[in-house]
Amino acid sequence: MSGGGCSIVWFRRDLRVEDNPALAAGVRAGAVVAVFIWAPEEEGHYNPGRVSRWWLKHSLAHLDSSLRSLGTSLITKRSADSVSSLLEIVKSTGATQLFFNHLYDPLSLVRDHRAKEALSGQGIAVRSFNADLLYEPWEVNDAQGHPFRTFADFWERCLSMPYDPEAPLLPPKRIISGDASRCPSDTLVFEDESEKGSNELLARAWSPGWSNADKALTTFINGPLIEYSTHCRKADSATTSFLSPHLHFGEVSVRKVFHLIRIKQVLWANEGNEAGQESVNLFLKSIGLREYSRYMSFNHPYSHERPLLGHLKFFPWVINQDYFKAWRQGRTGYPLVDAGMRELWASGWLHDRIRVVVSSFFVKVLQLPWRWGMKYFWDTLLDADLESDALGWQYITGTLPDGREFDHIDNPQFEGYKFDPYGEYVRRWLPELARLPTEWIHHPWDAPESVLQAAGIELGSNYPLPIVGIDAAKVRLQEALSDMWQQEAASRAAIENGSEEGLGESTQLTPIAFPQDIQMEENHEPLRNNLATTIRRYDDQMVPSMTSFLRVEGEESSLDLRNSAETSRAVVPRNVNVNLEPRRDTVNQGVRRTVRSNDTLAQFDFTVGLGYAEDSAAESSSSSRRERDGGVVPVWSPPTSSYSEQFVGDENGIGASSSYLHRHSESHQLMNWQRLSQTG
DNA sequence: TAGCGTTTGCG
DNA sequence: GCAAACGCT
Repeated sequence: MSGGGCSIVWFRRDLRVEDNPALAAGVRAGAVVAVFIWAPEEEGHYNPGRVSRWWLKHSLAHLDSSLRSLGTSLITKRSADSVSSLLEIVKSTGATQLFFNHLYDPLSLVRDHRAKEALSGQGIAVRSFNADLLYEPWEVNDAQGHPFRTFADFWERCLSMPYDPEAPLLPPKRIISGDASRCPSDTLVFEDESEKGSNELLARAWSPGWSNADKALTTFINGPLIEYSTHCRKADSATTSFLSPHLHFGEVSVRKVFHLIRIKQVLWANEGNEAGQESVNLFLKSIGLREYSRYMSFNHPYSHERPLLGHLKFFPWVINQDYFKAWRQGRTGYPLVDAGMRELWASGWLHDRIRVVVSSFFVKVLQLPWRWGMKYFWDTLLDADLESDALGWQYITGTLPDGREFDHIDNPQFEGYKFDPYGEYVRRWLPELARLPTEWIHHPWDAPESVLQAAGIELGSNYPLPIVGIDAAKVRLQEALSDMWQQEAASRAAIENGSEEGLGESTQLTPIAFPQDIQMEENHEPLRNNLATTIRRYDDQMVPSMTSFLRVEGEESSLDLRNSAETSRAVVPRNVNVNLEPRRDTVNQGVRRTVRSNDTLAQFDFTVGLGYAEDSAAESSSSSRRERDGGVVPVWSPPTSSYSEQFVGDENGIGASSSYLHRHSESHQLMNWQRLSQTG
């Protein structure tokens, strides 16, 4: 290639110097300018919440100091549009190449494709790499070359691929710095004054940064890993790996995790260590779920906002702000649920099991729209991750082909005794119940008056009565589900009659808006008043703002935009209807939204991805190295006119779970994005 | 110890 | 709601 010019290494969610293929390629090619572009408006609703921004701030500082010790530094840019920033950086540095690592969420797929087009158009050589997955989504297919639909099949295939995931790369020994003298960094501001107090607490529990991630990995593998299978069923999170936020920001590579785990696996297999082997398999499964979440996101780019099984769009969600508020504040009257929500609120963390408990409760007992819950998780979790969270919520609502079914309600009382048999978890997060004996800790409403009195509890006053009874919830859920199937059948019949009304207005589906009027600050006041005396140590906790993006729009920003010349919202690809624009979002975000309410529809054209799959199959026998150097960015292309019809197919889902299929076999057809691109 | 009911866990 | 694992006779 060209001599002279340096290369740009564009860091995103790969904030590490070890096993970073894009960085390695840059170093191999000569001088490097390392950049990070902060463009939160580009991400619409899903721009990072307070705790995520806190993490990012520290992770970037850590990366910068690593790069400095290697001979260069991290150029940071505040931007409203990543692609134009890249073009400016190219201009000011005279770079001739761009390297970056793949991401698989829909926004990134579109943006990265745009970046590739724009820079290639300027004569820049653009190459991209796999740094986030064991295998690229398009590498893992069934015998017919189609993507898998169930996790079990997908993961089985991953574990028996004919070639291993790439071995991790060592960090570069030295980096020759490109000339960035005409490309000064912007100071990025990730927290405002009001957030600092809350953020200080995070630093006591967490250490962002790639070398800390590496330490956390080593500690986990040499310690808690062996007990992972026995302890992972307890709410007390002492034996989880705590790697998820590190993994989200790419501070540690899954391939490294995988290789180190494999070493233990072989060791324990040789020793005949049963518990160890079981733990390894279980932990690998959680890595597999992370892979699967990207796989699903790639194959079904709308899964973060649309159920994969189409019938769910007919579910009559309960729109009740008071329920939503009670759930967020941990005041539902179910101790395990409430303890979980308080932990999340205070610490940005929640054990996986408890995530399942609180989200099932949200969807099945309260019957609130799942995307509200997902958005709240997004804003409050330290390891908020669009693909994983979308997968989790889809699992809970029974819209994954092999997920849970919707119609079974888990009783938080029994789950309480399963995950927290001695009530320690509840007592830690709900001090008002601390003196209640274990016998009653997960169902205080059954406790005799004398017991409650002795424990200082007055139900309905200092701890709520159950917000909804489980039996009532079961009845209501059955009604809602039969309503859903009725609507679905009616819609299908209408379609078969050739009446276009089927999915349209006649089913009077009303979009469910995000509760944009909800101000978390305002809402947490009552709770604060209640708890100020009892839980003093959390009383400076702010609920991360659910509406920060709205305030970016309008009034004073909670994100600091002072350094941004362009405070206007990012220009997003116009045709991409992933509801990037807050305004559109708030009107148009319902699960029950009609298809036709989307005027323009996006098409992800995966022909390049598919073509690549062929390439890689051909290459895999001869050379697996070439695959890593792939250079493929999944291609997004504007909608074709015939497209919307096909889109209806995807609305209807990717095919039913086996049991749903049984009961409602006529109602589902297999339709996925690969197919669409082939037929379209 | 085969055969049965019961419990557990589920991506 | 079902399959595997468990434990009882």
